[in-house]
Amino acid sequence: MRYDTLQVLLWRRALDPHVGRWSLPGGRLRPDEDVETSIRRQLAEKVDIQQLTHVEQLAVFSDPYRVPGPRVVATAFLGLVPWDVDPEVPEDTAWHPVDSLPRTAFDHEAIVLRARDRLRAKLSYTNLGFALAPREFTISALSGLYSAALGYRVSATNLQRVLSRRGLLVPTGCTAPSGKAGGRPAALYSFAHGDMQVTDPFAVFKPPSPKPDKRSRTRAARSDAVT
Amino acid sequence: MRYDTLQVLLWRRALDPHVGRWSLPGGRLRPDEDVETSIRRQLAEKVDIQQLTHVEQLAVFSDPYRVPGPRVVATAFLGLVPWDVDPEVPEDTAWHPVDSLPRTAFDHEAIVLRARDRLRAKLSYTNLGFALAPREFTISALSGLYSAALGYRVSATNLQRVLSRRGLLVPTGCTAPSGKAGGRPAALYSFAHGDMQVTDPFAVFKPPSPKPDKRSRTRAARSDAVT
DNA sequence: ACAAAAGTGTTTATTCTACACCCATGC
DNA sequence: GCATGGGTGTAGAATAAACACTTTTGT
Repeated sequence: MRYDTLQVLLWRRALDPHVGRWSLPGGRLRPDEDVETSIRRQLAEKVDIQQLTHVEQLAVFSDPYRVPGPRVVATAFLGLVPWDVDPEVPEDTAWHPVDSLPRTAFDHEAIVLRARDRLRAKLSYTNLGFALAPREFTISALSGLYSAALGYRVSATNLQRVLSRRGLLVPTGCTAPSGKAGGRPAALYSFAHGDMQVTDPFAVFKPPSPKPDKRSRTRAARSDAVT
Repeated sequence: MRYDTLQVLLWRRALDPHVGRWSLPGGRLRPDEDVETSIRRQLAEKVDIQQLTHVEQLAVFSDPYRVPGPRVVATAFLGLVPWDVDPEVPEDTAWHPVDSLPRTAFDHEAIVLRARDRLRAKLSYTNLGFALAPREFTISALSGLYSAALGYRVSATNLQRVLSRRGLLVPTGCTAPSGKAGGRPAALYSFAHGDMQVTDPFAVFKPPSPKPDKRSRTRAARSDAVT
């Protein structure tokens, strides 16, 4: 994901089924690793990405005819890197805007779109923004980031308030230099946590609030739930 | 799921790895079916459940040592039946409360707990209650159902209002007879839809609301997203 | 008439949006 | 000083929790 639009890293297939089309990085599961270990290994090997800030299971794609030949069951993942990192990627890979994908191999377009939708949903009720943001950022940069990811404008004013109220933003005390056109220098913030947490656990039917010990259970509940 | 507590259908293993322990129904994926077709077939074959009102992927469990011997990758599902159906189940299967499971085989307890948490979360921001409720029901019965599923009391008064405001409840016009102790007869309701829909799409950062055509995208977005 | 259960009205609290206004900087 | 962007104050809307009150039944 980079700049002003959600992007996905694809690589151009050199082998015969669907030569030349773009496909998601991945590969076979080894007998001694679980699926998450596997996808992290695949990414580290095939494309140079160590900066993964978030990885989560998306869904299993298992249509018998999703690839030519014997059926292959795929476990799809959503993996995120901060928008400001531009990892060295091999020759045959490139970032593509998820809203205008090139010709993809197999069912990979459907997978990408599922991942996009999952990301957009989670941005609204988790702190998942941390995975896309640099370590330090201005509110307006963050607003641009959310706007790009969600596909519609998110007001910096309200973003600040909502994320602050939820205790997700920590002011660093520093400020960014103002641009050449002037303007007040922007304060720099970081996200308070580096792992995903659910910030809006229950839309309705909240468990009885007085008890403070219930809160942890609540949090755990949706966090698992919405995997 | 039955009566006043969430229940899960387990069957007692007759074969050697973990003989006598309780395990989730399931089995091998055939080469000509996808995972959802497979789980529906397994359930139809092994235990007599045709009344599944909702089925969704939960997660892949793939730890190399989750079962003895060669590694088996499992795709876990959440499947729901209305609380008022009591399907004919074979001798070696039984319903167990999810909050006090018997000794389970392999990692099946973890799977059940994940499913429970997913269900609880989705009850709060989707219409998933339809999958647990009978075709017609009173508000207080529904309240009992939500209370049992969520594990804490849900007020019938507010449940009525929230679900009505969201357009999920349809009054049937009929009323249920009042109990022997008297009391006003309760009105009967049904759920408006028989498929899962997200009713509280975005917690924050709502897309610009005026445009009516955006709503469908919004809805689709989270519905996919939170699968 | 009275108890019991269902349903409605009303108040309050919380949370987000919208928009006006103030602040700090470069030119 | 003034344009430019950043930040805050405040009012309004929406939603839901809590609780009192009314309605409809059986005995």
